[in-house]
Parts: sequence; C-alpha cells; structure tokens
Amino acid sequence: MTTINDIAQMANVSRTTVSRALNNSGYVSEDVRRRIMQIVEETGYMPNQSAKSLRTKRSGVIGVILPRLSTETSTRVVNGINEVLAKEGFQILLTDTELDKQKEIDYIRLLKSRHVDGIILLATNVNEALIQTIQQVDIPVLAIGQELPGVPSLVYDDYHAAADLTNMLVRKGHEKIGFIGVTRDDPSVGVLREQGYRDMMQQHGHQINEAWIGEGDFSIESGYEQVKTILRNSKSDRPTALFAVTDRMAIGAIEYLKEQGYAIPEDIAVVGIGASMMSKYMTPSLTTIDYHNKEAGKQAAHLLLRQLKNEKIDPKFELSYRLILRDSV
Amino acid sequence: MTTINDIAQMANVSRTTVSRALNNSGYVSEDVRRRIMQIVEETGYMPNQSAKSLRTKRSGVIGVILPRLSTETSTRVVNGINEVLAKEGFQILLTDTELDKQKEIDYIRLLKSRHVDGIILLATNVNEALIQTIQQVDIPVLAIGQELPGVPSLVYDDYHAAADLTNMLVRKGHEKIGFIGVTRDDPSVGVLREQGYRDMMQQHGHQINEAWIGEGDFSIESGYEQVKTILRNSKSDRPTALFAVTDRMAIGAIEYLKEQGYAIPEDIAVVGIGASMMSKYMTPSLTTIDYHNKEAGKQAAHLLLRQLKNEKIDPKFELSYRLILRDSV
DNA sequence: CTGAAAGCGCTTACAG
DNA sequence: CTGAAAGCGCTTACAG
Repeated sequence: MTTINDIAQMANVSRTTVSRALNNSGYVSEDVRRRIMQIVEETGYMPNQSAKSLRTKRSGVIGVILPRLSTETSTRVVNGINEVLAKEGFQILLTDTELDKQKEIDYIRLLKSRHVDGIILLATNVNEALIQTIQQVDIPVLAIGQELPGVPSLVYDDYHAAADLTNMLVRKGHEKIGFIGVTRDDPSVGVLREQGYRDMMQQHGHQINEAWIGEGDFSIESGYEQVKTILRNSKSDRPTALFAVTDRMAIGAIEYLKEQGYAIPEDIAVVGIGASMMSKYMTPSLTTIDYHNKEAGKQAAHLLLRQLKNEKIDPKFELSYRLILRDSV
Repeated sequence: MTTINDIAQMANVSRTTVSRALNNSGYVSEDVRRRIMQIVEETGYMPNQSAKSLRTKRSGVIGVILPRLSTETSTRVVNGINEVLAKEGFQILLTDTELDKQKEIDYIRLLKSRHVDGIILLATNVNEALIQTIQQVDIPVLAIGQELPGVPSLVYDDYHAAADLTNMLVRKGHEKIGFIGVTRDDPSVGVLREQGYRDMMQQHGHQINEAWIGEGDFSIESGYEQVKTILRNSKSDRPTALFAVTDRMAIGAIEYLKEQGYAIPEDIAVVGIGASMMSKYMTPSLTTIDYHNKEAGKQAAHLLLRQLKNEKIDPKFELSYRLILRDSV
C-alpha cells in the first residue's frame, strides 16, 4: 500500500507538501502541485482514511440507524440520504436495530467510536435512555419519523394524514370505520395516527365501537389476523370501512377479506399509509398516503450536512404528504 | 472523549495492560483485569476505531457494493449479510453504483482506502477493468450474482431456473412463448436466462418468432412497453405465454395486458423471476422463481468471513432456487 | 512557498 | 504478569 511518504519521496518534496496539495490547504507552487498530482494519478494513491480520521477527528462517514433493513420505507429513505451524501463524498455506515430499543442505543455509541461525523436515526420510539445517549455522544444527530426532544427532528404529519384519511372515508358515507394500529410505544404511528382517526370520528359525531379496533405489529400477517378478529367480534355491528395505519397491514387485511369473499370496496373499504409499490399494483389498488420517503431522506441528509457546518437549524421540520385515492374505497 | 490513557491512569496501570485486558491478549492478572473492566463500564469507554484500524490494519467494517439501493433483491441480500456480520461484530459500509460500471470500480478503491476488511459485490456485469481492480486492491472480495474470474463467486443458477420455467410453460401446452430480457452486458440475467429459454424452446421443437422477444431494463415500465411492442409486432402470430426475466418487468407486462383487456392466464400466461413480495399479492398472483436472496446474503457473509480467516474457499458456489407456481399460468 | 516535528489513540514486539 | 517505546499514516501549528 503506497502512503503519503512514498508519494513525497517520488515527488522529491516533504509529506507536508503532499498533504497540502491533496487537500488544497496552504500554499503549494503550481509546479510542485502538478508533479504531485501526476504521481498520485499514476500510483492510484488513496489516503488512508483511518489515519486521516484519527488526526482530523472527522471520517467522512455518516451512520444511519434503521429499525428494519428490509422495508420499503427504510429503503427509500436510505436511498434519499445516500443520493445527497454520496455527492458530498460521504459514505454511509448502516446499522439495523431490528426494532430493539437497546440496540438503538448501543449503535449510537458504536457509531461514535467509529468516528462517524453524524448520525441519522430512523426512530420508532422515544425514551429517556435514548435521548440521554444522544446528548452524551455529542455528535450531530438527526431524527426522522419521531420528534425527539433536544434532537433536530424531521417528522411526518401523522396526525393530519390520519385525519384526512378518516375524513375522506366519512365523506364517502362511512360512519362505521374500523382501525388497525400499532403499539403506543411508537408515538408517531401508534399514537398520532390513532388520535387523528379518533378525533375526526368524534368531530363527525360517529361513535367508535371498540370491537373495531385492532393492534398489529406492522407485518402483513398482523393485518390479516387483526381484521379477522375485528370481524369476529363485531358480527352485528360490522364496520363498512377499515383504516390500517400501514400499507402492509392493509394488504394483510385485504388478503383476508378477499379470502372470505368480501367485495372491496363495496362490502368494506380499506385504506393504508405508506404508498408502497404494492399499493399501486394490487387488486384493488389501495388508497393510501404518500409520505415522500425519499425526499425525507434527502432533506435529512441536507439538514445533517448543515449541522456539520455548524449552522443552526430548527429543532423540528414537518414533511408534506399526499393522499392517493385509488380503487379500495 | 475518554481514551485508553485515561483508563490506564484511573486504573493505575499502563495503557499496554489496558489494551491487553480489553482484547484478551497476553497475561493480565485477574485482579487488574477486574479493576480495568469496572472502569471501562463506568466511563462507557469505547476504543477509537480509527486508531485501532490504523494500527492493526483491520477495521471491523465490510464494504457492500450494490447496483441499486432500492430493489427488493438488494435489500434482502443486504439483510442476510447484515444478520451474519452484525453477530460477528462487523459493520457494513454501503455503496450504491446506480448501475454505473465506473462507480463499481471507484467504490472498490474507495472501500480499500477506508480499510474495509473485505468487500461483498453484488455484480451486474463482468469486465476486465473490474477484475483488474479487484486484484490490485488485494483484499478479500466475494461476488454475488455473477461469476467473476479469479474472485470467489456465489451465483444463482440462472440457466436452469429459466429452463425450468420454460419447460413448465411448455408442459402446460404453450408453444408460442414470448420473452422479455435485459442487456447482454449482464451475463447472468441477460445471457444465461435467455439461453435457458432458447435451449428449451429448441429442445421441444418450438420455433421462436423473434418478434416475441423484447429487451427491457429491469424496470416495471420497461415490461409494460416491451409487451406492448411485442403484441404490436406479432399480430397474426401472438404468443400465448410470456416469460419476463424479472418480476418487475412481468408486473409491468401484466399491467399492460390487463389494461388491454386480456385475461391472465387464459389469453396469455405470464411468469417472472424473483419472488418479489408483490408477486404473491397481486392479482393474478405471479408464477415466479424464488432465489432465496436472504440466504444468499448470509452465505456470502459466511464465505467472506472464512476468507478473512485465511481459509481457502472454492472459486464458485451455486445457489438453489425454487419454482413457485401461482395463478398467472 | 516549503519542511521538521509533534501528536491523534491505539497495539505489539521486546525486556524485565 | 507488567511497562516503555516504537510506529501505524496522516495533518497542522510553527519556523524559516
């Protein structure tokens, strides 16, 4: 492996000068610079990043913490992040918490020890230990998806998205709307989306039968199981529409409904959130909310980059969304 | 940031000893070890990885080069890789070539300069410059999806998968089978899959009308466009079945066929490859091949790990696949 | 415009 | 069982 010393020797200058030429810092005569660059070209020399990082305390690496590696949402966000960061010469160090709260914390510390310049955290829950760890490590962190106190956060407008979806169903004549949510440990998906639904139902004067409410775990299977339970428990007072807080759960629900011979949307309308690829191509196509995840990723990267430049940024950014009306309602 | 020196001072030993205790190398008295570990616990000390890496030439990071960040295939493979690697304490440094051959090469060099211990390359093409670069950097590389000369490769059995699919269609009574492939720059998807199809057609004595053949670019849209062209150009001699070499292109094709009022599979049968999530939930559900991508990722990680331990491994591993028969045929 | 020297935080022969 | 010292490959005041 050729080092800066080799280059210096070959160019007949000190390594100080090579470093300056490479980093465009300080004066280097045009003549010498050309000579150095030529040799760098020829040898294909690349500075050792560990050494550089050890010395400068910066690494050119951004850590990304994901709740799940293999969901469309995560993928899109990472894609957006990468698009912006790659252009600025940053690499992404990826970690997957598998929805484990402890891992979320462990990874923040780990990324710190790896000298990442910043962290983008796709948060799924909010707790004291997490916040505290972030303060401790003292590197720029940007949260996506949850509002983390003291951490610049990019959030989806979960409340209004859910409210809009509910209003839309009501406008279509539905009064009995079922709901499949997730754990309230997840403030955004678990709490805000349900709140939007409940508030709108109340506002329109529609009573909610608690038998219509289910709690899934984000998986397709849980959507399937929850709608089964809901239908079993509400025989005489069935909902005419169903609001699943994620596309995947909506897909599971539709699978069950189709199996049971229900016509969608005639017998029961279904909506989700996420604008997954499948929502578009399934039959019937699914009415859902597009959260522009890739844009979110890009914006997150930009915001983090601004933090790295020590710019002050707002503590909270709200993202836009779009309701996509399709055949399932 | 606390360093090994701080710990040494607090424990009243040299940093040599602290290092030994931390890495379980050489002798350290039980007494001293306990004292050190206690302090490490309390302070939450984590060794600086850049320093460690500079010194040991190992980083605990594996580079992964992807053709696209946001495809189901990539995601599943990465998921498998991560599952194995995380358990061994490795992190993943992710790069996305966006199907750009030059970037593939650039990233290999870049990852080298970042001291990654090894690289897993999801290859989409094979060329001299790429092979040469891999030899140059001289770190363990493992290829998935293409057979790279001189590089241990984990490959899908594209030829037989395509052959099986074709045979299955023939067995169902189809003699006129259309085909949507991709560029031959991609030896696996572009060449082998087409070869499997053509060989089986010939073997069964079924003439191929070249108007039935289209070339897409992996995208859903290209499947849509290609089937449109195929149908336009084969008016009097339409295929009764269509083999798209990826699920996404099959999905695009089906979209067009449904729009045009064709019944699937009655008017025309469609098959793909990939076992995407959508293939299962779309209507009609898609007959396809499952390549067990996550398993591939896991196996790739294991093989790379073995290389890191300087074990000799075979130059080529062939993965298994499974045909999933569904409603589209 | 250029270079000598110190130092980033580790590990590892070597000596005791 | 323990420590002093060298060195990994860089950058950056400092001096000229």
